[in-house]
Amino acid sequence: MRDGFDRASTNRIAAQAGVSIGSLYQYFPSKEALVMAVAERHNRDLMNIVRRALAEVAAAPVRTGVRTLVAAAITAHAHDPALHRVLSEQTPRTGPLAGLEPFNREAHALLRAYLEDHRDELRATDLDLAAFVCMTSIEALTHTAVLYRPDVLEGPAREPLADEATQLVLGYLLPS
Amino acid sequence: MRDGFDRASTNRIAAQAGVSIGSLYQYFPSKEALVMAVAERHNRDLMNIVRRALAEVAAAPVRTGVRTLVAAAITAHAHDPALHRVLSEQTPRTGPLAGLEPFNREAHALLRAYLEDHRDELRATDLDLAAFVCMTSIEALTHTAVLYRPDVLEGPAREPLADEATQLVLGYLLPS
Amino acid sequence: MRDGFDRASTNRIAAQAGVSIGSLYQYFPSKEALVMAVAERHNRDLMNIVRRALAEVAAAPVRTGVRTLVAAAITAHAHDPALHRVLSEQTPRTGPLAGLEPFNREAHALLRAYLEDHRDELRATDLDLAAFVCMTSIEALTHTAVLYRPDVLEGPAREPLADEATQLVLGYLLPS
Amino acid sequence: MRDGFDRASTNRIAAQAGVSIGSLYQYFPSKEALVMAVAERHNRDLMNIVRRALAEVAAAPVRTGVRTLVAAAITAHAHDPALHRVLSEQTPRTGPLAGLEPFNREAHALLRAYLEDHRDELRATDLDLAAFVCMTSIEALTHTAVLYRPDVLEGPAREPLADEATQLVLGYLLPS
DNA sequence: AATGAATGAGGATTCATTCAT
DNA sequence: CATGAATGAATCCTCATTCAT
Repeated sequence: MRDGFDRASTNRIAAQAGVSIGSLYQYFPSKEALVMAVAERHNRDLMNIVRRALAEVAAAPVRTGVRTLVAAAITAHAHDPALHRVLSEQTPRTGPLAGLEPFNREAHALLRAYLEDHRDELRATDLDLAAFVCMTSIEALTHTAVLYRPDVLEGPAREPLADEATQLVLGYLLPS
Repeated sequence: MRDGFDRASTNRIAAQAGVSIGSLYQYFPSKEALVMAVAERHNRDLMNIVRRALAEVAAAPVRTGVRTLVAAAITAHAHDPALHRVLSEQTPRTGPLAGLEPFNREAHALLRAYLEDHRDELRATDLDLAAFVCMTSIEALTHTAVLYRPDVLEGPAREPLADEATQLVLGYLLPS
Repeated sequence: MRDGFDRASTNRIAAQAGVSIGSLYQYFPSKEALVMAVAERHNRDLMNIVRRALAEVAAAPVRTGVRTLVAAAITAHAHDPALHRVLSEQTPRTGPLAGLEPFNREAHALLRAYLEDHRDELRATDLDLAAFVCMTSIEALTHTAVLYRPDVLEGPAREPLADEATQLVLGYLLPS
Repeated sequence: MRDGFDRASTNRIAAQAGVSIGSLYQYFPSKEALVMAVAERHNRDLMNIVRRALAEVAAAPVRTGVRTLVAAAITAHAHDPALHRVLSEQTPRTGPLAGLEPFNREAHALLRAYLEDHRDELRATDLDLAAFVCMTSIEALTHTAVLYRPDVLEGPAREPLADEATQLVLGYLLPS
């Protein structure tokens, strides 16, 4: 129970950030607000990566586009993994901080839009469900890799994971 | 920060369990040990479900076996979802409590063994990686469903999720 | 701003009382509740003195009874003057702690009842108002004496104050 | 504990006053000094009312003069009752702020002087004590009325209080 | 063995005060 | 002079843990 954000008392956070608690509370009305702000900033960063990738891929066929999206997901998770770990492990998903899942909601909506634009290439019919499955799978694979196999996210070892994830999603989306 | 296990003070836990904190500390040397024990018990339950499913499926071909395994995963996650949620959200994965991932390790090993037994039906060659991909995907889909769409886990609505997960894994494992 | 109860931090109170703050919070849910409890106890003590005096005097004529009541008021204020001082100076009369004035309300009611029982001895007609005037005057004289002239409350010096207060009230209540 | 001046942080006071705390501290060396200044200003206002009334009444006999003095006391207490309330409730009478009672001291001195000038009309001999009794009683009656019965201080309802207070004091001062 | 009162370190938050701009 | 961001001591309160009964 004494790790991550729990281990992060406001006083410690302030000290680490090189400011006094007083100053911290000048900018954030409560610890919750502070955590929220950090998490939102992180999510904004991630969403930027995802959005850029989807824009870049918009006109590309699913067969090649997915590869790029998977790469973007890996890049996103590789961005400040320590923070990502702490946030994903310690941020309550119930209570006032649950407001963080909007991130996933937007990503889901964007992906579904992409799939709808490429509906004729796909096997699936329920694109909402399909987007959910793809999002969740890619997210889980890259996320788990970040947490337990940081090695696969840098250097050449990064390829196998990307390959498998792409394989997985394409096998699911495309008609056999 | 004030939810789940954080909100569960030892005194509250003891009261809820109908024993005195004194007694609690007679059995568990610390709060961490207590949480650990609860988590391990929960994981043992889950592993029993998974083990049984894999045993049942051992001789079945992948094409039909996966379906059963997915069903087992859903059943496992549907077992005490409240506890599952709390544990997955609040249990630190770093620090002394990280000892929980052995669970995943065993499940991973069992699945890999199954895949190896059915190697000739499969496309993939790196079965270790393949097991990781399958485990992670199924886990994520059922887990996310438990957390955010408890509805899809009961009643007929349960089928679509199982269908999609099966699709996903088979499309990945089998040669096209 | 740094005196009396303000100067009394919960930790200091606990230390002074020879218990740990933990223990304090086992009995009182908040600082407010603690202050409230102390104040109520004090008021109960005071009311006992007042009640006893009024009972004792019930059958006595106003001319002699008032003298006894004044003495009781002095006795009441002389009971733990330090606490009385702190409470009267620091207890907010607005907010949740305002609940303390019921004390005065009861004293007022008792006095009015006494006056009504002796209506024929009195000049005044509005006995409610008369009770208010007597209560307030006696209270103020003894209270102020406690705060600024603790000397007049002990020893022979105590008499002049009692004499004057009695004089004041009798001159007001009795027909000239 | 969170009311009145306690709830008035220096920053809040400064904001309300439309200046920066910096400026506040240019004029007042500490919060205490600031509160002191406000209280002194208020007391000066009150003393002006009292002084004027005593001057006006100097030549008048006690029998009619007291009535005017009581009216002045009521007027004084009715002047900014909100501020009066806060000051009387929150200003410590011990410690560095105790300097406020000089106000009462002056009023007491003035009243005693008046009584001495009219010594032959009076019953009492210890005029110092008599002044104390009158001051305290009138103050208490008007003060309590301000705090708990603001209604009696405006409109025709104001008369009963003034009548009773006058009665009380005259009955005490004059020979029966 | 069971109890639960007692402990006190630690955490979130406020606010009087300072000082660089 | 005026400003207001920065400071950090001090406050109220929680909770894991101990120990006398």
